Amino acid sequence: QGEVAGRVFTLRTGWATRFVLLPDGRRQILDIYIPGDFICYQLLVVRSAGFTVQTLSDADLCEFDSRRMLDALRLTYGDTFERWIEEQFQRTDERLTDFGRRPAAERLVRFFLDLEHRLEVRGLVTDGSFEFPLRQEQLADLVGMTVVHTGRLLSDLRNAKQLTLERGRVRIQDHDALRRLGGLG
Amino acid sequence: QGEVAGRVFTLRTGWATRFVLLPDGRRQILDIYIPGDFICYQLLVVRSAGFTVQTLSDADLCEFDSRRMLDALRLTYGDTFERWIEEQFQRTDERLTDFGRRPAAERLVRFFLDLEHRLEVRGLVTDGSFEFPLRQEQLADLVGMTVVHTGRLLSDLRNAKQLTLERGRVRIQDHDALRRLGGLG
DNA sequence: CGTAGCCTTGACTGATCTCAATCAAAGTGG
DNA sequence: CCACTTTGATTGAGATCAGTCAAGGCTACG
Repeated sequence: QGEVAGRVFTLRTGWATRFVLLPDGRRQILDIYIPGDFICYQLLVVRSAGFTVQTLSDADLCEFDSRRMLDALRLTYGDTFERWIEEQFQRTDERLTDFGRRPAAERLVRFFLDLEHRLEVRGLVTDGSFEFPLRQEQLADLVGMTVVHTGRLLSDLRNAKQLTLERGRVRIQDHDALRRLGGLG
Repeated sequence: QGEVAGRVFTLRTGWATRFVLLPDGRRQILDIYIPGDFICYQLLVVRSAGFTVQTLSDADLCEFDSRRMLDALRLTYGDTFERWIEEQFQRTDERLTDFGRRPAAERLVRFFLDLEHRLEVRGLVTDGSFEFPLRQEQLADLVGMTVVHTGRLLSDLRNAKQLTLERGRVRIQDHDALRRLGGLG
């Protein structure tokens, strides 16, 4: 919470977000961290931060010294580490593209598909659904739209029997349809 | 132009863009490089690219092997290098925030203010104006809106005597007004 | 002149935001 | 156990923002 520098974290359990708060109260969530994530690769290299990191509900962190961590990661993972960095960069580019060139509905759908994939890799998708501890307001700040509009799009998806979000769980019901909506294969 | 990997460039003269092309023809320009810029810090660390780099008109590049470059940069710049990386990350975050939470006009204005600042540091602002070799279409792809809308906003700025873009040159006439419009001091 | 590329303009449509009301669920204090 | 409040979700109506389509205009250039 708040400013951090020189240290670096891993999320053992729980979720977290990294966001910017504008003077007029608008907020943009830049990243969302899921259990097992490495928080803020930016901080591996950087001292100060113009953003805030906040955990959602209960979370359990492991803290490291960033320089030692960086060296350790390089040493143990080598190429894998570079591939991981690559993935971060790619995610960033894709995010910008989504925001700049895709309509809200598309963005929302792509977010959920991507999130499901990330969770699946970690074995956190059980029985076709996964935990999703964000409120609609946070979801809105994440995909760059209004709470109201976010809610409407969610209800569209629900009505179309493509995706549900209830009691903190998301269930993707129609992957094909969503992929089509999201402009994927 | 096209795919690159393992190599890395510096722009001696001329401008360049880094962009993604979507299957339906939409384009998002992710970065714009001005004379003196280091192209694609991403490529310092990454092998493959999901994007394209393209120079605008005439440009003059210096090519380096990325690993050797990385080591050399670390060695010669040390902390300065990290500060540079930090700036890149910050730019990325700000960009995303602009796209997610700021209306088109604000985005456009902020882009020009930021660009002027970058050019100023390199001594490329002469007599209160600077070269700007992008067509309106590219500008639109950069700030994430339609050519038409971009043109309209530019003409608004021109009518308000705040900024002009003529014959490949930008002149910021009213910094205070623009900063206000852009939500800066 | 004629053409091509780019910019400008107008009219219209659609997407998204704003404001405001209602509703449901969950906590709180008596 | 019951008001009462709080928080978050849903819905509707209207305004505003930004995109689409299409026409006209300006330059540069052959």
